[in-house]
Amino acid sequence: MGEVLDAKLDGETEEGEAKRQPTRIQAINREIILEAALEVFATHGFRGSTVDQIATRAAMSKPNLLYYYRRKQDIYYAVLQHTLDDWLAPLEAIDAEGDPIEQLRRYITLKLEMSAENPAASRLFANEILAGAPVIGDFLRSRLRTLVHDKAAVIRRWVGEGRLAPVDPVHLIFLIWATTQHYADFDAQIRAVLGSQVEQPGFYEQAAQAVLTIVLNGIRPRD
Amino acid sequence: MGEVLDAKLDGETEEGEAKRQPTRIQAINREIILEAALEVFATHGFRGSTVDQIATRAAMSKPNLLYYYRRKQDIYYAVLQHTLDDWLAPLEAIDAEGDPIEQLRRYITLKLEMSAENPAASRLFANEILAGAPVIGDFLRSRLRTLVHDKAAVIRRWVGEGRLAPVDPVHLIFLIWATTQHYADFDAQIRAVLGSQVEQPGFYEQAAQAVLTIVLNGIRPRD
DNA sequence: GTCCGATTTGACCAAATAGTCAAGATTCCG
DNA sequence: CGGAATCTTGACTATTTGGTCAAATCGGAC
Repeated sequence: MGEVLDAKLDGETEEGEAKRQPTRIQAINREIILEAALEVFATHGFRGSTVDQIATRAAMSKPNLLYYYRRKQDIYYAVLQHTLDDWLAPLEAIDAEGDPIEQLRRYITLKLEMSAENPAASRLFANEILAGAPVIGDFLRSRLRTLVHDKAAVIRRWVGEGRLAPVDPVHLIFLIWATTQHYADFDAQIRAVLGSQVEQPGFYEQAAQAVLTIVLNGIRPRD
Repeated sequence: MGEVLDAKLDGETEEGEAKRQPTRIQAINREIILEAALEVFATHGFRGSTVDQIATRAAMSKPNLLYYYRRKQDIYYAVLQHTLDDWLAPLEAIDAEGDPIEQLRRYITLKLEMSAENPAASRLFANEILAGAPVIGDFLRSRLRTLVHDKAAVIRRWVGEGRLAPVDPVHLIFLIWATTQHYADFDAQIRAVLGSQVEQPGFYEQAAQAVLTIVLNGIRPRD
């Protein structure tokens, strides 16, 4: 393992063999499988998950599931692929020409919303990275790395212009990742500590409020 | 300290059967096993780890390892047990009578030091919680919950006295957990983004500096 | 309806894995 | 040293798991 994902996934296009148009049933079942697999991989990681678990969750026999994705690895790649781009979008959206505090408020808010709406995706990455990022390692070292350095440069400029308190931009980005993904990744812990409170409407707004208050005050330039 | 996990672990004491004094070899080998198991469980989680992996890492045959811990579960319990108390100590050490900013600076610093010194322990918990905290769930719902609520009350008082900016204490605690554990749990990602920079002396001090700056400024009362 | 490719699955296999056991090796203590 | 208790391991078993296959069923274009 440890490849750029693109190559593997749509890997049947090669070799002159005309790729068949996917049928309606294929589209539906692949979607069902990816959804089930996301949930399973997000909870137990690649090695801790079984094809049977995924098949059961997808309400499908194991051979049928393997008809759509021939190997456990293929499912894993597909799920990661399916989720990766979305994950970067908010960071990409930071606009160097915008107002620093406003841009970062927006970034944090978007990340928190993603954690709330798709916690499984966050946990999927968390598991992959805990395992040492064997599959997305190359992706992290190339695309993510470039993106982070680009946006860090933007933030560094803002700091230089006195529009943000002096702070290391990369560590600021890490801090934002940490705080926003925490609500998805450590959901079980948060539920253990807060109980039913987590279910109450407005819980996520309250969390967002707290994170935004602390982080934005933390980087607002002091007079 | 007595914890929830006790019951399962040293379960042979009961039944009048006198527990033998552990021999020197036992003490050494159990230590070796726990160290190896921590590393393996921290990387792949309980389900993703194999007894063989642990045995290999402990430079020991599998049956020999199973002579010391009869089941995979037993090793897992023992490793968690071995690490749990340490993990709570810093939060417990927050002193209601101290200076708020100073107490929180100390708490953050201690947590960051623990992440740097024993990242595997942090990842072990991360894996356990991602899996839904099947083993330490009761612990989280009892001891951790109580402790968090106690310390949240302390922080709430500080806020009430105007010694901290108005912020939800529980979310502040979560934010501190998130940011401090991030450097251990997401080490692979951080290395991917920063490369060899992570190895340079002073990297952790720099991280600590950034986190402390942002968080402490974020909660310092505004005039 | 008919037919052909697409879909589904029961039965199966080989490898991996948790755990057992009895016999041999080592350590400890007098 | 000598013997008992402790420790170690090769060989083994039962179960789980990833993956295959051929045969049965289904769906849709004509």
